[in-house]
Amino acid sequence: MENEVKVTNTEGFLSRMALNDNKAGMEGLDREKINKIIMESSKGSRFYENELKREQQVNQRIEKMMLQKAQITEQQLKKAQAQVERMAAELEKGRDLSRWIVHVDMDAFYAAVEMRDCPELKDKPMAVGSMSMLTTSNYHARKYGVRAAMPGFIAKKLCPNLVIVPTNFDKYRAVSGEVREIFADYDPHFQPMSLDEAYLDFTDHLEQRQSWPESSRTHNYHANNSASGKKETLEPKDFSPVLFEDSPSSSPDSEGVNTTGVVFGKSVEEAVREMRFRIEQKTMLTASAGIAPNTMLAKVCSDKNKPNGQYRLPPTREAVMDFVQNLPVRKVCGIGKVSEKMLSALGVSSCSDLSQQMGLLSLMFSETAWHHFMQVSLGLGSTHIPRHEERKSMSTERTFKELNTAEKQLTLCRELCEDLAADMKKENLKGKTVTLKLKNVNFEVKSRALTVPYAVASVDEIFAVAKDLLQTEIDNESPQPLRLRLMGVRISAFVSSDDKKPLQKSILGFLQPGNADSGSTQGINQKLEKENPSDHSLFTPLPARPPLKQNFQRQEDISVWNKQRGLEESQASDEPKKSFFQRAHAERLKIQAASANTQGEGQEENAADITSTGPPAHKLEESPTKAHERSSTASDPSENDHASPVEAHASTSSCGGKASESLTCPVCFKRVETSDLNVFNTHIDKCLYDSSSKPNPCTVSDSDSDMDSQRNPKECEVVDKSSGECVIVEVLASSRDAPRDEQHRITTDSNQTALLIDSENKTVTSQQSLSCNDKGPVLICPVCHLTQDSDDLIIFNHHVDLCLNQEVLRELRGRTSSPMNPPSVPNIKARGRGRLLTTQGKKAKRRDTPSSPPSKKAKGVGPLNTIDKFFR
DNA sequence: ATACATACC
DNA sequence: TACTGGTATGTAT
Repeated sequence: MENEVKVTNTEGFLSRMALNDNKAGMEGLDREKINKIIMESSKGSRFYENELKREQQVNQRIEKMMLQKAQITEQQLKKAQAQVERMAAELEKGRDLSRWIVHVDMDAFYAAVEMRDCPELKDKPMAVGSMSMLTTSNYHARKYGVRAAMPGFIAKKLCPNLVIVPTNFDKYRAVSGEVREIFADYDPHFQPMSLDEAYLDFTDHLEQRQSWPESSRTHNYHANNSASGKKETLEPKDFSPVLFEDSPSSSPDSEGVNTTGVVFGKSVEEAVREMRFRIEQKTMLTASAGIAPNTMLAKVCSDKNKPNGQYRLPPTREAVMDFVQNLPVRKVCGIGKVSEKMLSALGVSSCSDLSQQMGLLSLMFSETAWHHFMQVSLGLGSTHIPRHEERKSMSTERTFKELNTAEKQLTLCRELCEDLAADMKKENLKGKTVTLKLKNVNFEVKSRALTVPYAVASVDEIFAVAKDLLQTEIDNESPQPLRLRLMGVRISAFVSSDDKKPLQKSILGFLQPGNADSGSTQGINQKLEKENPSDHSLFTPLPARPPLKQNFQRQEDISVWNKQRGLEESQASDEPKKSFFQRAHAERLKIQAASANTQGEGQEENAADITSTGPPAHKLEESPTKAHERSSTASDPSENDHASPVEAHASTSSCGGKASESLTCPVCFKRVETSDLNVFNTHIDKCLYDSSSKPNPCTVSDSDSDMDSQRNPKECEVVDKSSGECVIVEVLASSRDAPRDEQHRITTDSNQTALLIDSENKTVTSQQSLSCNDKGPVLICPVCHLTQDSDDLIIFNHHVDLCLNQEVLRELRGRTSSPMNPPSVPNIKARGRGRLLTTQGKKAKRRDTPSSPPSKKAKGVGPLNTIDKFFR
């Protein structure tokens, strides 16, 4: 029975290792032979063993899926089928064929650039990358089965004459910039997907183009440069308008068209051809393009006539459906190796199979997955080019020869943090979640994450967290050492890209008088809400989470704080669920706490009782979350360096055009009847004037010193161009990196753990803040450290809030306007990236109400806008 | 929130 | 000798 699965391995090879001939330029290869070489090169390696393991995992998933399938009754299937059909009908109603979406893709980009710049490479099979990994290969090399993502040493076995050229990203970036300038002429809002690829919406351009004179559609030849002998040589006749359907103007040349000019027509195809022509003239590189009514189809189309070709799919339902029928599912963006295999096990390999099996698929796959399948089977996709979204994470990782001492690992970890911090700085980012990624010498990948209550950005801050995560892993493994081949550090959960005060938006949100949502910005509010759902409780007197998170530097602080406020059961339960962070520092914490907290724990319980018996009234009932702050997108430096950042500016008092009439003072909690921020600030100043507070002492101390830095051998390849052969040279990167290393050594041993120490001190103080004497509790503010006169907890909390907020309020006073972006449509991603998959374990809940669409869950993350429409 | 897997370039 | 690096997202827990 379980053998059924293995049938999917075509020739007995691991499907995940075998040649992927899905891409252009790989037709008619001797797959058998190529796979044999690949296998022979890999067999027995740790990499191979790991691939084997993963393959088996996938097979198990498939087996499970098959078991599930076997239990589906005829009736269930019928019912599912019916629902799928209803949904298809709904989706059909939303079909939009009115846009001209174009996907442009440079041909073998990196390789083409290198060939352009080194003519000797032109006739040779070559690839860009290293002996370890190739990023691109030229078409000549593809005939041997050499392709991107293949290690160079295997490629060499497939094609001993292969020339491997090291990557030169700066060059590719520069060329990419040139190409993007041309893209912008056709769609200023085009979306780059990588250096060599972009989606464009030609619709508007075409509308204008209809009234353009010939001169505007004429483009000159520059050099006789035809970058490569591809099939469409760019002769003037190839671009003659008469060759194309709706280009009426075969009219006499007018308006100064010089002899070497090429006139392009008014049709989409002509416009796209023109764009490609201009790209080639400007860069001596060719591009391919797909023209279709949506992004999903355009992407597939751009591959159809690659290289140096284009394909237009007519915007009719019939043409689309025909096109989709014969499309292998693997060609669709978002359906990768694993999905392909799983679908294949269900007898689905083309999109027509997809539509036929939709009922079954809806029972076997997750909602997200089968909705995507459904759309694909109907030829639906995103009909607009989504604005590039803000980045969600930033990371850096490195592969190296085995590292197996804690010292070296920690050193490397710090280096990664340095790199990451530098990158973060470039984009002015701060994030709350730090993730450490480890891959051992057996290629097993592990990730460990920790979210801290404040946003971090500096080397020391990031390293403080990453080091902890790493140390925990080292400790867990000991006495065995971790044997690593890769380490990476990632930051996510960004607070805001142009505003480093983590809770600025919450402050601003607070200042907005509560209620009245202007419809146009609802999505943004929802987004913020999702990002930081508890921010609106910021100034809520009691009980509440600590108001200003950046003033709490460790989770322990939060715990203590919550205990004081009698919340230990709900939020602060640090006992049952200790984080890595907490565990790792428990020891140190205990030592410090023991000396400072000799009275024992009784007081804390006591305090909790006090607070919980007398919950104070909330002065702020509804907490406005009107922080209309979305940072401008500085976006990915490499991919979007051209993108013009949107300036973030708007006034606190204007929200979607609506002006506020009054603001609530965060100090006295009274309404101030003004919408003038200056007036309001004056009021706050006055309120603050009386309150006593002093700066929070910040102890900086040193602990873990840096260890010996060590050089990782790096390899690089050098092409010996005179011989045309690739000479691989191993080079130690020591000379290049040495100075930087010295620097780093100096900086590391100073105060990398300042943050932790500081926060521990604060923790200790916090624990002191509720002490008892004979008369009852004495309240000490954990921020200003002053004993409070009153024993009224409401007043005490009020005071603490005040202390915590001083800094931000001071900051606020310096501002007359607050950051806020123009309302933007909260949009849906068109990208088909990693998603889908997974048979759904529990499918019972759906299907209850067959005709009504699965209510929420679509929540805007649906891959394609049509889904959004459907669930509206 | 965390861990892991899939996907894309 | 040698199998990447960066980002996003989906699923399970």
